[in-house]
Amino acid sequence: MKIGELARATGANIETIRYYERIGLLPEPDRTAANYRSYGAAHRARLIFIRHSRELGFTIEEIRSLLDLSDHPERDCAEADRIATGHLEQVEAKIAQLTTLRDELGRIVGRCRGGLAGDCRVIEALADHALCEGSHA
Amino acid sequence: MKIGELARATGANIETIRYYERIGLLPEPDRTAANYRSYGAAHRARLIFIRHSRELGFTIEEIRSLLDLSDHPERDCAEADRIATGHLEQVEAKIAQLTTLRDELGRIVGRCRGGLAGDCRVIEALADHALCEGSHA
DNA sequence: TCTTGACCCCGTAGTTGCTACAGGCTCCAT
DNA sequence: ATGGAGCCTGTAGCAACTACGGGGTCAAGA
Repeated sequence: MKIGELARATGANIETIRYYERIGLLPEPDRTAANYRSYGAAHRARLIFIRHSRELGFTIEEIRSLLDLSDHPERDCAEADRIATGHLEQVEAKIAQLTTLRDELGRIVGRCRGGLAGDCRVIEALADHALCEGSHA
Repeated sequence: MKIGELARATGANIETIRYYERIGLLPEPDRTAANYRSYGAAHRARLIFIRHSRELGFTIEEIRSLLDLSDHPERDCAEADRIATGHLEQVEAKIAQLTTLRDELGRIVGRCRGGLAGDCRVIEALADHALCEGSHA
């Protein structure tokens, strides 16, 4: 299949596919006489693996390691579990951080009663460093 | 105060302070005879505003607007509220997205029982596109 | 007085993961 | 033969910094 078909088959966009090839994540495919890239089922599977991993938030380097394991089925899969677990922890940390952030934002937004910027509680809250250090009694 | 002191006073790092100046977020300070930047209380307050806003996840452009309002107390603060509310919605959307992601990751991580990569459920799950399309009965 | 080390200056390039050109080729249908 | 869709390459842009190289300045200690 040509690059456009592969893009449609996987949901990746064409520029992204070429990008993955450039950084060595997706192997260089054969070329047609007209120098068009020609992909097979293995490429499609690999790209699906990559896209799915990206959707789960794995970095390119993590995906590189995961693909490497996938290419060497005789290795120990502890590394895969370590990567996934570590990533899960990061996601959980990010959720916790965003939740705190949401609460603080909620407090700020709730304060605005309209009127002039000079009296705006939103702007005041942002200027007031104390607010982000726990003194919101 | 010199740039290093300002950095310590605000928690921003020196390169970041120069960056904010370069993009016009922080006004150019006076210079000493030796061409060192010399900051006053107004700079410190503005930088605290910026850092606090960044910690809350506002983009540079949003902060530019918020600072602009802060510089013009006679304007209507509806814009500040609009920015903050919009941002809050984005944070909530991000939390929801990450939560879904965490659940899917949790399912994947829980599957690994050690052993060879060839049998690894983590790698399998990433390769299996069906998993991310709702078929996790 | 000299030197050492901490601090400051500037400009540019690197980071992550793409995305968007510009300028040109190929292929297929009409 | 012509038009448009699709492909090619290489490079530049995005956000928000961060890091680096190569240099100037300043205060304290030997």
